Amino acid sequence: MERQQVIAQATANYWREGLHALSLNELCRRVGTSKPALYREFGGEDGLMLAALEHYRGLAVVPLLAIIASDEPFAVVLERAVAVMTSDHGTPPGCLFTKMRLSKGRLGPQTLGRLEGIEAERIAAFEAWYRRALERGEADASVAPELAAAYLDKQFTMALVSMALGESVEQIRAQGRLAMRALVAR
Amino acid sequence: MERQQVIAQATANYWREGLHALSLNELCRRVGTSKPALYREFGGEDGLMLAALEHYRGLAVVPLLAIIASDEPFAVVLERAVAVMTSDHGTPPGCLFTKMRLSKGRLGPQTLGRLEGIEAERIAAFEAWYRRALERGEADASVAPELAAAYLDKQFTMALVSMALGESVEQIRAQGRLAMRALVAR
DNA sequence: GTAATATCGTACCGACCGGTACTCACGCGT
DNA sequence: ACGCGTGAGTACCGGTCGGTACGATATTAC
Repeated sequence: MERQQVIAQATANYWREGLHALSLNELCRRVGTSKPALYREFGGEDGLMLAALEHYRGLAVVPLLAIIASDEPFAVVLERAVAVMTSDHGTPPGCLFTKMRLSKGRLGPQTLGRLEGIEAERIAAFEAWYRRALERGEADASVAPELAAAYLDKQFTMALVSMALGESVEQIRAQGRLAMRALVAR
Repeated sequence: MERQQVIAQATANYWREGLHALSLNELCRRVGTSKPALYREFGGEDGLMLAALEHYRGLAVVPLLAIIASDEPFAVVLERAVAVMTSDHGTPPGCLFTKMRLSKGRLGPQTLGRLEGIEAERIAAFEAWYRRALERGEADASVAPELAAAYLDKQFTMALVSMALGESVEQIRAQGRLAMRALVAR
């Protein structure tokens, strides 16, 4: 079993079942590797979760950041971001990153550190996006970019949590549109 | 150890630490009761969580519903609800109800059933509140009451999750106000 | 006083946890 | 053919889990 395959399998399992619903033993069983092999390769549960998080970042976080980086109008990109997050990509519903954020207390130090790095990266991207929208007059100038960034982060997170809880896509999108009302220029 | 004390202690512990951070063994240790006693009284983990949820409902959910039921202007009540949820009551930050909702998959059948009952009760209260606001012209008529109710529920939930994650109260309130912009009449 | 009964927690059950010592099969240099 | 280093997994470690059998103790009935 190759390292990349193990990471991909582990990521998919964590994503689908949740981080703490899966013991290391059970994960080894599913991935088809042995526990000592996993320890040699990743150094333990923390290392494996770190690898899974990094893998997930490439799968889901980076694409979102790419959408955010678009030069199209703010409202258009907003709508697209919501649509993409609530659409089915053949992956498990919800978001591994979000699951991790909601259980920070139980992550290993490496995973936690990387998680916070990715959070910062996300917030920074949201903030830059909002600043660009402000310059173009497409966003509400009475909302500070820092606040807008945190707000966007939170609303997207909520949408993904709702996806994981199995709510209706249309319901989630409608709520997303409501939440975004606060930010577009009027 | 009296039943009510055990319930109160269990509720506080679940609230503070999270439902699944605490094993039944550990909980017995902290509450100062024996495991067989707990089984005799509650029938197991599910029964105990059910009792804790019911207790919590009286502590936190019912008071929120009382605020919601006020006849004061929509925007005033809205602001008060956000303020109350983000203020310190000497209780642990966050919300046991919310914690349960985010880990429905790992609850026993009794707890799950009651949880969904309370969810429905909450949503119904939000919807009734919004309908009253609509009648008075204080809320945005372009938003269907069902949607508004689900949205309010979600935004309040998010605020409580943020509280549990230790974010700044001011930050959370500012974001709450942003979210509420979508609903007030303009 | 004593026997029957109700009550309560000790001490145990098998399963599984995260983590690792150690065996053993294999490939290579000689 | 053989000794040897290496890398991979079996099989174990102590501990904890959720759950309960059963013995010790308190209470009641007579």
